[in-house]
Formats: sequence, C-alpha cells, structure tokens
Amino acid sequence: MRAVSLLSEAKTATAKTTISRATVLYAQSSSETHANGGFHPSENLYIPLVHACRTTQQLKQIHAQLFVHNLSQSSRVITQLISTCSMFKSMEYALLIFRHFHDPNSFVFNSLIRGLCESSQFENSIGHFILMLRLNVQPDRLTFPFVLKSVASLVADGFGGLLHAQTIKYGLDLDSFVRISLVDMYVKLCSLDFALQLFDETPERNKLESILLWNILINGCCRAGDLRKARELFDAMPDRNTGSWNTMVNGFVKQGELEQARTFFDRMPGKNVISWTTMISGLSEKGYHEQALDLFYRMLGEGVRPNDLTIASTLSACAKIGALEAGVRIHEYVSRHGFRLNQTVGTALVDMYAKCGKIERASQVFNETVEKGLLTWSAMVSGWAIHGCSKQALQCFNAMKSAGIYPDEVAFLAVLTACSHSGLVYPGRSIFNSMRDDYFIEPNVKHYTCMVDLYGRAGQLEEALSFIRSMPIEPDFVIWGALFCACRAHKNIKMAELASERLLQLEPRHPGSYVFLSNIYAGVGRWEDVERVRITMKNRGIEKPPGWSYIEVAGQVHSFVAGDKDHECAGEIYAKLEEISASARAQGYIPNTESVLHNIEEEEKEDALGSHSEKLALAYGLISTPLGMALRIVKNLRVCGDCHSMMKYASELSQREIILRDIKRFHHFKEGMCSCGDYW
DNA sequence: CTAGGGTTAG
Repeated sequence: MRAVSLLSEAKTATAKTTISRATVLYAQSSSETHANGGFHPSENLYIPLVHACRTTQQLKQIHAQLFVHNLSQSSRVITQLISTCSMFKSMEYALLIFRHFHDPNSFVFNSLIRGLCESSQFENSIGHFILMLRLNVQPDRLTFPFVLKSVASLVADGFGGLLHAQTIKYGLDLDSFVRISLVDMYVKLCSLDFALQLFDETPERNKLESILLWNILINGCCRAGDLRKARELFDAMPDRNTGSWNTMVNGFVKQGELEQARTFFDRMPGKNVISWTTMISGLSEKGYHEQALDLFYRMLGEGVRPNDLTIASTLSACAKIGALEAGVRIHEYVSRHGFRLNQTVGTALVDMYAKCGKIERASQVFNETVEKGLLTWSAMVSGWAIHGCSKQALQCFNAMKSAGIYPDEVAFLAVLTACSHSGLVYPGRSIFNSMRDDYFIEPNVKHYTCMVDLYGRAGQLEEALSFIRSMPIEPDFVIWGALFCACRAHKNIKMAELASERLLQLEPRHPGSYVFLSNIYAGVGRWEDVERVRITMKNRGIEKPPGWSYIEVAGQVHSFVAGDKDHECAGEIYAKLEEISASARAQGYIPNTESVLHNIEEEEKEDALGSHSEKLALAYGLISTPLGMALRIVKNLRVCGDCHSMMKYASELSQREIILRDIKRFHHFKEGMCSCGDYW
C-alpha cells in the first residue's frame, strides 16, 4: 500500500513519528470494521500521519485513502488536513478538501479561515466566516482573531463594527484574545477612539496581556501620526517590554523623526535584533546610509546576531552609496555564518553588487540564489538595465517569464528602462503593449515616462510629444522633464520651451523647473535670461538641491559636495584636479560651459564646473588609491556633460577604469570611452 | 494531537 511508503518517508522526515507498519495496517482494517459507527479509532492513527506529511503530494495520498476507508467525512482528520495544507501554502487544495466535506463544524471552519487569513486571502477568509454563520455553525473564541485580522488587513471599515457586534452576540467580547484582536483591528482601521474606549473598558488583565494591549495602542497612535499621544501612553505604562520600546523607535522612524528614534534606541535596555534592524533600516531609508552601516558594525560588536532582514537592510544601505567593500564584507559574513541565499538575502546581494558596479558578480550570486522570486528577477533585470546591457536585460526578462514568474509593474519598468537606455524603440513599444494586453497591468506614470524617454532619446521627438498627448493619464512634471531632456539633447529649442512652460506651470516651486529653463537659455547663450531665472529663484527662496558624490577608499566612504573644501586632503585634491584638467586640455578637452547655471565670466564658469562633486571624488580617488585600481564613484544626480567628458579623458590619462553611477545608470569609463556610448 | 490566537523589522 502507498501508506506504507509514505510512512517510511514520514519516519525519516521526523523523529517524532513512531508509528509502525503494523499500526497502519491496523488503521486500515479497523476503519473497515467501524465504517459506519461514527467512531473511528483509526482517526487517531491518521492524524499523526497527516502531521508527518512533508509535501502536498503526501497529503493527497492520505486524502485519497480517507475516501477508500470511509473516513472522508471525519472532521478531526479533515481539520488536520486543511491546517497542514495552509502550512504548505496550498490553499487551493485546502478549499478543494473543504468543498468535498459535507457538514463542516467549527473546527473545520476555523482551520480554513485561519489558513486563508495567513495566506493573505482576506476576502475569502471573511467570506467563509459569513458562510459559517449562514450554515448556523457557531463561531468560537478561536474564530474571531483571524476574521478580525482579515478585516484589519483589508482595512474593511464597514465590517469592523459588525464583527464587534457579533463577538458580543456570541458572548466572546470579554475573552482576552478576542479583545486584543478587536483593539488591534480598530487601531488598524484608524478608529483610535474606539480602540482607546475598548482599552479603558477592558477589565483585569494579566501583566503580559496588559503590556501587549498598551503596545498595540501605542502603535496605533504612531500610525495615526500622533506621536505626542504615543509618548504619553508610553510614559504612563506601568510596565514596558522590548516590544514597547521597539514600537516607539519604529513610530519615530516612520514619521521621519530620526533623532528622537535614536534617542529612544540609545536609551532602551535589552535591545533585540528587531530593535537594531528597525534603527538600521530607518537610517538607511531616510538617507543616513553611513550611519546605518556604522550601526550594523556596532551591533556585531555587541554580539547580536543579525537575521535576513538585518542583512537586507544593511546591504541596501551599501547599494545606495556604492559601498562595495562594505557589501563584500557583509557577503563574507553571510557565507561564513551559513545564511541561505533565499529570496531576501539573495535579492539584496544581487541588488548590492549591481548597484556597486559589479554586474557580473551580481549575475553570479543570482545564479547561486536558490529561491528566486519576483523581486530577485526584477533586481537582476534592473541591474542589467542600469549597466546598459539591454540584451541581457531582455534575456533575463524572458527567462523570468519562462520560469513561470509573472512580471509586475516594477519588472516591466526595469525592462523598459533597459530598452530606453539602448534606443530599442521597437522592442520597447511591444513590451509596453504586452503589459496591458497579455498581463492586464495598467501602465502607471513611470512607465509612461519611460516611453517618452525611449522615443525622446532616440530622437523621435514628435513621436514622444504625440505619445504624451495620447496618454490616458495627466502628464506630470517628470514626463515633461523627460521630454525636455530629449529636446535639449537633440537641440529642439522650440519644443524645449513648450516643455519648460509646462514644468513651471505644474511645479512653480520645484527647483528642477528653473534649472531646466535656465539650461536652455544657457545652451543658446541667452545669459540675461539665465540671470533672470536665477534671480526669480532666489526671490522665491528656491534652492537647487546640492549634488553630492561618494567614493569608497579602503572601506571608508568619503562624500563630497560641489566646491567642497572640508575634506582633510582638500589641498591635494584641488592640486590633483588642476593637474588632470591641464593634461586633459592638452589632449583636447574643452570645458563644456553649457552645464553651468549662472552667467559668470568664462574663467569663473570653468571653476564652478571644475569643482563638481564627482570631479572632487575622482581627484581624491586618484591620489588615495594604488595606480591602476578601478575607481567607483556614486553621484546623487545625473552626471553633467562636462564631468562626463572629463571622466573619459581621466580614464585614458590615468590608465584606470572609472565606474560612475549616477541617479539613472552606470557609466564605465575605460581608455577614453564610456559604456553608455554618450547616449544617456 | 480536533487547531489554536496578539504588538514591534519587512
């Protein structure tokens, strides 16, 4: 019999299973004997068997046997089958089993409602609760927590009060777990007043439940943005645990109050891995990448073991500032401590290597990653895209579809970006169309921007403009900006002015609007107009965001802003810059003054250009690393035309590879050439 | 072993 082979598999799978072949044979014979008796001693033997299952296939074998042995209507075994299905994330099969069960009781319903909730099928979970009521099956204290969680997750406001009423009807509203779930639900539905009221009315609680309820409420205040109320509650708490402190730290982080978060974090006793991860990912999310890295190392120093999420957050900080050496160190830590290359860790590593300029290494880790999910594939596609490897990006995208992964809007954006960087107008358009036609994904504003970029870079400006006019959504600032850049690159002043007008209408306070406008005037030498724009900006108190660049030297990240004189080696940096500039000029480099915002004397313009942050980072890299070593620079804005040109000369003169990442993509400079083919 | 519940990272 199949059960025997299943049993032997089950026995190897778990040491807990100690059923013998004889008991299974007994199970079979006894179920035949008691076929219609309503009492099946064999149920007691099938239940541990279900628990021993390790695959859905094995569950199916048991389900089949239940039919053979007239046990298919045993609610005890079916309950077990359904919950095990939920554990395996095969809710479709769980639903099938449920449909073949004639007279479900509360146990069967509870396991199904719970499984559906835990696999995020919230509507379905609520739907089965309603079915339960309709069939007059009484819900109990274990039904409500999951239904309430489903309602909270859906933010289904309408159901909240109804369910609360139901708990009262069944006399369960005072049950401690039901009550905690109710408060949590009201918090998530943003009905803080109801939550507080329930909290106040809650009678005698044990200490643990009490702390939990306080934490839930504090979290609710944080979500609602009421940090003062959160603090008040926190201060009023009779007892606190690590979770209470973590909730506060998280609340401050989410509201962007990093300093407050840090104060709480530093003050809290007994930090656990969640405390550290919350703080690290918060710092990284808000742009304090170096601090995030420092904190990670401090965490290791204090002997706290990071988990997958800590690793992913820290790697993401490395990725943002191009800290390759730090990233490699973390990769080594990951390998040494036996982390599996699962979706979380694998994807973070792929992304880190791609964004730190090591696309081949990214591809290697991608191949080693055992659980490739949608995010892993998307990271790889976008990695190829930012490196300008459109062929690989398209191949990867197709391989992803072949692997049975449905691309989402992010994956489509990545592959479209690849097309736009390489001027692949035809494949780009066809992918854009297939998005709606084959995958029923409605393109969002970013996809439209990408298409404008695709036509625009390829010089098809009219096409780009008519595309904008035919869009079903209102073109925004970014879309007109893309058109504007294309116009500037292809010297279409008339259309550039049109785009620029729109930009100013849409975002009169956005510094970009002015920079764009000033750029066209500068391009055609209308300096009085450039000056006018500059004065308008100043009068309206609008400032251009500073451009900064990062370079990592010996594991230490150095950042520069334009005209920066703060670095300890400033003197040497400027001397080196002067030197490269002179040699480059001797080789034919002409400073491209179109990229300057102000009308200043030619010589001064050169100075302003000459101290752009990426040039400072370049000079620092040249003086502080061994000859021949590649330089990796990250810039937060797009690289300007003049710096791009200078980098080409510098790579030739210094005989070094320079890998510059700007906000859009990578530029690999080698022997006077750039991988973008000057098309960016 | 008729299942089994809640907050804080993502």
